[in-house]
Amino acid sequence: MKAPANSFTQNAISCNACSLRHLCIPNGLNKDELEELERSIDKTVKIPKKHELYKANEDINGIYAVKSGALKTSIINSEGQEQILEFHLPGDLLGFDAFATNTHSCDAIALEDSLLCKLPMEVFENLCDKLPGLRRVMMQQIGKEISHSQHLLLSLGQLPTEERLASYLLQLAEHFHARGFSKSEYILPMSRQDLSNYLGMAVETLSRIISRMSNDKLIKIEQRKVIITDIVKLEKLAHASCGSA
Amino acid sequence: MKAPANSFTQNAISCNACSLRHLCIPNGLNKDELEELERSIDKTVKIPKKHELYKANEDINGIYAVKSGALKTSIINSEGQEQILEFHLPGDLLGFDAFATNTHSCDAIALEDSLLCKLPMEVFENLCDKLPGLRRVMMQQIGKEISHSQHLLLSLGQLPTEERLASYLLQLAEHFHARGFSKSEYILPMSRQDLSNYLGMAVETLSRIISRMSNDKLIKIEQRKVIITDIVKLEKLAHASCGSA
DNA sequence: CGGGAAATTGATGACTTTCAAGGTGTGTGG
DNA sequence: CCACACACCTTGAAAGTCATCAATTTCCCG
Repeated sequence: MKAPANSFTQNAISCNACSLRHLCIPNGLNKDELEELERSIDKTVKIPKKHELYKANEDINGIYAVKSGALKTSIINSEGQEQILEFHLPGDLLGFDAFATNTHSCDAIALEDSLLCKLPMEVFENLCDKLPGLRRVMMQQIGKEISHSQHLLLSLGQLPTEERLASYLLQLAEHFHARGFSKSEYILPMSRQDLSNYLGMAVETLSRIISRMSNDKLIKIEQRKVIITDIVKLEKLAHASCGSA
Repeated sequence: MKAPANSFTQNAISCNACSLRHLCIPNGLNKDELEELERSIDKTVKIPKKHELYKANEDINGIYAVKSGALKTSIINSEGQEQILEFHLPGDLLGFDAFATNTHSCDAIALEDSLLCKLPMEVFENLCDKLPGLRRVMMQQIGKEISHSQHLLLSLGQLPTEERLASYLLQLAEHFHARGFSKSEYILPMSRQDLSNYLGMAVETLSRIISRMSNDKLIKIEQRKVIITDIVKLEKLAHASCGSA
């Protein structure tokens, strides 16, 4: 059996050689700190599509960095209704929802076969005492997640569906651009179902908005491949809630 | 000019004598820690109605505990649209949104004349190094806020307006009950405008839902006074998204 | 007591969901 | 390699929810 072309079976490489180095924990660390970190990381965590990395109410096991693939974190209420909180793409960190309580507050599930690095909790705590850089990374990460929730709340609470999608498509474009990819073309990491859930609308509504944007030549879309063809109009759409001007 | 009857002009008392002691920072501290804390607290912060305690992008100044009154935290986008993130009532802590970055991520505004205790940032940081109890309080608080956002996201993203209100009214009832008040009767700390914003709906929609609940005898409401008259039905409403049973 | 803000109510229409059907793509087993 | 089954996505029609506009009414503050 030959290895598939994707990275699900790729071998572990050093943090230094990792293309996600500057997005990941190492970015906040100096050379010595990095060496110490590297000795403690498990680089072989594999989560197949639809499987869970952790569940709500589980004790925290460690924190994770996404190397390839994609995951979602979500909460589910007593009626079984799900709300996706965040999508986690390569270079993103994961697991900080348990940071304050040592217990996860949401589920983390792989959207596709995913490969992660794991920093076990005991190690993380020890290293935190020793490495100021790591504490800083941790703080930044918590800050990012808080800020992310706040923006999503504004989006769900105040924006009509079309604007919610427009602004999220732009956000994703920025995300990929910041990682060295095209700023106008990317592959959606999630299904329509998951995207519509995240944006608080029905799948059909999402599908219709996509079709309309496509007709209006703001974007081209084939399956999960998105091309932003008129970023100016898309931005206008993303911000246009009040009058004419 | 004689002093008004409300607590806006009340004098500072010791943490030990404070009726909110067990909800506040002291709850996580032992006797020595508490003494140390008490020496550092400014108990005289007054914020008049509609005035701000802090604004987004300001450096953090300290953390606060609400003694009387009520505040809201909210973010505002480039179009001037506001989303209220949380209401802060007596016994609640405030200011942790800046914890990770040292910069506030939202505005905090008084809904009525409010009285707060302030723990200045330098002191807080010093004390954190010395007092494990304080670190614990801080962590709990961050965990609470994360969890709060997550539940609000689920509410805004997945629930119809009526269920959003029903579950928030119950949440408030629990809140007050946990603080020694009636579990079925309380005063709403915010205007209809603010409540509707928080719940992601139009004021008129909120008003109609309130009227309907009132007609259906789930609640009685006069101005801001809420009496839950049929908690069973209200709970059913709060959770009823799927079928019959 | 008067003016203005806040809250309620009604009528209307836009937006969104739901239900249903059909199409497209993917993966598995023959 | 093809075919079939299934999941995913799109589209249409109809119904329902919710927002907006407008008009009162009520409450609150000076």
